[in-house]
Amino acid sequence: MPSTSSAPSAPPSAASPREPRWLDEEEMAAWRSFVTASNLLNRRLERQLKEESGLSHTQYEILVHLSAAPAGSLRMTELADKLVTSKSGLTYQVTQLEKMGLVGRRSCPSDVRGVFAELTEQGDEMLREAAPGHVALVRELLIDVLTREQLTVLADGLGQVSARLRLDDAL
Amino acid sequence: MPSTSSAPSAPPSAASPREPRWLDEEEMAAWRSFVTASNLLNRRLERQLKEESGLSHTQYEILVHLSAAPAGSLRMTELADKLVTSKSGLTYQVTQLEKMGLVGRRSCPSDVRGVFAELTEQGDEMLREAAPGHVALVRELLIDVLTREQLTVLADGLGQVSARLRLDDAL
DNA sequence: ACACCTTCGTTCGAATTTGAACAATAGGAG
DNA sequence: CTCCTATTGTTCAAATTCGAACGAAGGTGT
Repeated sequence: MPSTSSAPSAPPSAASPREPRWLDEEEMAAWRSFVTASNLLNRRLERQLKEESGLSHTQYEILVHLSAAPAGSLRMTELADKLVTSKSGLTYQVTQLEKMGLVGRRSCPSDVRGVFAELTEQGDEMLREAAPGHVALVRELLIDVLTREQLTVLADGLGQVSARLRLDDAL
Repeated sequence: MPSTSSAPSAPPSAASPREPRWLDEEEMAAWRSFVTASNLLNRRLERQLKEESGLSHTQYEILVHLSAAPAGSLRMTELADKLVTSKSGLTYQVTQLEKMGLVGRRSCPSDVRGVFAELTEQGDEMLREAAPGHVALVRELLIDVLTREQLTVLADGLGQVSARLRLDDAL
């Protein structure tokens, strides 16, 4: 019964390409709680955003990233990178947000192929309206559950993990 | 430009229901790296599992949970809980796995409504085949990137977070 | 036995996501 | 300038996801 867990029947022989180093109890606990927390958290945030603002978490994040960007606008590809989604997925969502009037498309002056997604006035308003509830929930479910020390470690550790993943992806 | 981040124009007034406590730089970093790491990680694992075993991450997790369960079988609802998915989502995936011959359905003796999903011999084999590569990647991308201390804190912290989320959900 | 409320798993339609294929361009080497 | 390759954003079909609605049982209190 292999899983991501420790070896239930790990042979005493040395590590081979076929028999990797399994996860010990603590490593397993870390991985499991990471996956679980992530899923549960997403579920909750999704529900709340949909209820209170009619936005999906993905859509909310698009608004956030645009809002944080220089002219409230970003190239599609760049935005897709920040969101960690597929380009096609972003195309779809930006179209949705465009229909809602929260985001607009503008062509790039220096590159005919390029497209800027930009936050509209309405989009900015929507974000301001949705943010308080969202932040409060993130705080309640994650931030405030942890001590400052745990938070620091988490930020550092997962920061490294993200950085590493970004690098690999760049290949 | 509110996001999940610190208040860009937070009024000096005391906290009001309309103006929540925004996230300070570190809290924001923690939250962002959590989301990013989660997305990137999922993406990677998804790709690898699909390539090496033809399984989605969800399907793999189903096999894992079944394998870890007492008779290699679990009630649908219980399994859905562990996976943190919707019941309908699970129904769909179990059907897929059934078509692949990796999982079977068995009705529950003590409850006519109940359905057990159980790992088949083939499913067990598939899991044994897929696990090494999966574990190796989880190790490479997450576990081995962190120090033992970071891992401990992460396991503890996210464990608490998960527990809290489980409780709320139970309401 | 009877109503009443909960739980179980599935079905349904709608929304979303993804990768591959594409057309149009950019950018660099020669 | 001219090939050649990489990039950009979109389109497409297929797969997956979810919530709501269901039919069918369980369980409880009276």
